[in-house]
Amino acid sequence: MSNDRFRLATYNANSIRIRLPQILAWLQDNDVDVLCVQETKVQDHEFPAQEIQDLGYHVVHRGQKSHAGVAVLSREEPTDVVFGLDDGDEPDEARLIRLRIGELAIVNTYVPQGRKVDHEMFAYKLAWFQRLRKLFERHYSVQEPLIWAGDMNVAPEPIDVHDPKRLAKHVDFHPDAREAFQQTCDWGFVDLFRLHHPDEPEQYSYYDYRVPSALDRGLGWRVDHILGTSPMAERCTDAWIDLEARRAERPSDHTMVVAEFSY
DNA sequence: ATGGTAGTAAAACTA
Repeated sequence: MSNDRFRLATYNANSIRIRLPQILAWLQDNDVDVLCVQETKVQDHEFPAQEIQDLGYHVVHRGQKSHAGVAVLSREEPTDVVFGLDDGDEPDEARLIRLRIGELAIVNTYVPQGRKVDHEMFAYKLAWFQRLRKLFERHYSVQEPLIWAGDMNVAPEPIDVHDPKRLAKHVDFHPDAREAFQQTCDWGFVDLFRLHHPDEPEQYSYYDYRVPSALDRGLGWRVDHILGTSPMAERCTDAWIDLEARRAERPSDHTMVVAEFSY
């Protein structure tokens, strides 16, 4: 972190193997120091690390067969790399990486989606946010530079979905999911995109593949977030959702979200 | 209210 400018991004790749070419191209075009990736969908021995390293990025990852999987790509070599929740319950290692880049602590999460509100995975999702808050309490301070980034599977506010009334029973916009996410944020996080775009509607990071022409019709969700403790919020000069990248060939259903900091 | 597509992985399962 020797530059004055530091860029961190988050991206749900929906298969790192399928999306690798455009991830590499995007990194070359966007001067990003750290990229947090979710839904890599590969086991560790199949992770395409070499191509990423050839581009000058270090990479740490933890995956499983078919589903979930997380990775962090960084120009500077990370330290203190830990996978998963560590409270004795299901560690969910393919959903959480935490590490340090110099003085900056980073936690990358792929929060459980929850399937349906009446499914046991929805209760698991709500509990996951509580467990995550405890992890922050245990390992970090609100006064230290800390970033929490990832696919949170929660659109926090009505402005973050295209149809708040119709979607209130969806697992990503249910009041209980929003409350659980908020409780974890309340530990000491600022939503860095909203910080810079307080009233801007229709800024979405996810468009359902199953909805025809969802992007053109504006039928999106803002569920991918970069949050920071106040030391990072103070350093954050801008944040944006890269909708241009969403127009790439074979796009993921999610889009890169970027935050920029001055040091 | 349901189903739509993409990806994994080789028939359903997840999102």
